[in-house]
Amino acid sequence: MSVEPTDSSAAATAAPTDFIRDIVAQHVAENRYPKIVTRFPPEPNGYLHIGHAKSICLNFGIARENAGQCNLRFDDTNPVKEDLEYVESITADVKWLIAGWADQCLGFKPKGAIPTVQSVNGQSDFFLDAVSPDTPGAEPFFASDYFEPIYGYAVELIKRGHAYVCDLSPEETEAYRGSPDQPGRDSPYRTRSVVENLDLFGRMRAGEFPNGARSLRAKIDMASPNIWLRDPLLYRIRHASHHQTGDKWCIYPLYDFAHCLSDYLEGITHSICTVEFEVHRPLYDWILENLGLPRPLPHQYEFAKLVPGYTLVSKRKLLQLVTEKIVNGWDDPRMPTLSGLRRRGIPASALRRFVIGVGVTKFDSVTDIAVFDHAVREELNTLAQRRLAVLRPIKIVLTNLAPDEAIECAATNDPQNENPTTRKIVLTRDVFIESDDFAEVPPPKYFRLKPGGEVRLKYACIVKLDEIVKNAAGTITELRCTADLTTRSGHPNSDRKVKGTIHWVSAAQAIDAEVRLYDRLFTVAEPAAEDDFLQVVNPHSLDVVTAKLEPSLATATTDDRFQFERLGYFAIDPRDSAPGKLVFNRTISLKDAWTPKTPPPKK
RNA sequence: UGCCCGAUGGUGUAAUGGUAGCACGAACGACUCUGACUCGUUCUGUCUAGGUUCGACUCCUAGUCGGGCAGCCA
Repeated sequence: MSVEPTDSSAAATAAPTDFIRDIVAQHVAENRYPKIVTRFPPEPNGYLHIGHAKSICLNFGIARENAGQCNLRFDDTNPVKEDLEYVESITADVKWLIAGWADQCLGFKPKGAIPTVQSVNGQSDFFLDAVSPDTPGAEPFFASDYFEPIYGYAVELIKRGHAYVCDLSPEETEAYRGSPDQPGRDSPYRTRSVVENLDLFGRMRAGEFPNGARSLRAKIDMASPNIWLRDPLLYRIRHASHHQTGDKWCIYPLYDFAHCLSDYLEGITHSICTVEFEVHRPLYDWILENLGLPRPLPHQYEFAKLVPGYTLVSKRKLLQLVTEKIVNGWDDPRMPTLSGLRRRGIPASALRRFVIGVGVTKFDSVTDIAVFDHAVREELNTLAQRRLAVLRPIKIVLTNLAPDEAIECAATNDPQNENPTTRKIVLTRDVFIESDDFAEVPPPKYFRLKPGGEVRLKYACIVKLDEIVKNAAGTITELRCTADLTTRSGHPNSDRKVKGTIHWVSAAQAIDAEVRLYDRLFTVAEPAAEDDFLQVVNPHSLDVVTAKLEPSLATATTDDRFQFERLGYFAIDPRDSAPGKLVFNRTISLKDAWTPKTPPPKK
């Protein structure tokens, strides 16, 4: 069984529409670009989370719907915050999320390739084309690959009188910037000559000045109501080693300067980002428009980020959960990181179904986590093989079976399929059932096992509870029942109805496994709104039990997805499970529509 | 306070001047060898006030509320 089949789900294949796709569709209709090219541009300073999944699915989705391309590009312009560990995890997470869906759109570049000079309309121009990730040695794009051309563009801006070297300290720069309702003041260095700017900028690159001593700034308008147009910094001095370029550079471009140019160099047509960058868009356009570039310019479009309920989508806070050991690493199955969700057993297709389903707008919202749960269940319902497992066992003895008797039963693997397959399971005298499925004093409308009552053991037969056996301390040690073998599947009375059907495993054949039961990490829908989100961490987000499993589960692999019937969906923990020492994660429970009015009595 | 953006049921979204629809959720019911799935019924909405128009969720004006922006972060 494969976990990642080609996407057959309607929700995931139906072409979504939203305001950004509408714009793209119009551009396609106008033939504005030879090909639609988007990009996913993470900074390698943390792990990808469920919020990024929306951006990935939007960018790759637009590419695949338009026979276009989407480049994975690391926005690595700040060496002091970034790390190779993150470029590796991010690359793996992106590949996992789009596998079987948009791999054909993923743009990589040849190993070590940098933009090359080409001629466009007689004008010299830099460009770096993508290759398939399958190309030997192919790797993601890096903004750091463009440091040389970006430096060249800075020089060009200086020559055009649009940028200058400023000697103001960081503190002075801030003071000169003014405030939202107060215009800024011109830097005293604003009027330096082109010659002097060129000289100083060259010496910045040569390493003549310490960190913060000078910066390169765009010359725009210190009185602009948009803060980002008040002579924004383009380059800062940073004597720091970079994870990609080593010690080659001691000046690094800032996001605003590097991003639009990176987009241009890769031939991006639609640069899609979240709404906090909206106020930067005029600067994005200004830089590109003031360079006299020969090819069509990319444009930026913004959408609201995804914030699911009961989860945090802040790299900083997620990092805090990791460093303070609230969770066990970035890939803890309770984490909303892609690696955590993957480890928990969430199929990439379910994540896609979810993020595509919530749509794309500019409205800040919190998405009900039930929508996510529903997407996961819907996907897993068709993907998962059914198995029997008992999480919290209580023993029953079928008194009319001989101790060595073993009755073979056929259990359905995939009832969701048109032609389901079956496997053999064995009914023996001693059987484990779920302790929740027995009540000595049953609440109203309790369908399960109760004194004198009957219940069906799924795939086997109906049993009747005759006697409750307790030890001296009053604890129930076993339930003695009679099995009505004429009600076995395929036997004369198999269609006899009882109200309840429960799951079970043969005590003689059961294998033990550690099963980790997860609950939401936070107790409130909006943990980010709390003064201290650590105060609303759910103390019961993890519950570990030793479960009894049917023996076929002994050979489960990390790619398998199971539904333990009546309990939920489970998958092997890829990190901690080993043959002979199985560890399962509960990906998600089954929906529970019963919810008794009174809690079941403690046994 | 300056600029930018936004506002449709409990939640997320559609309707692009012409019947306010879909999904999640909730409630009830049917089915059931999974109290799941599936199916059926029901529930709840255009932020406010003006204006334009035969007609406004849609366009205009003002207001209210919410989000974003003053890192040499991205």
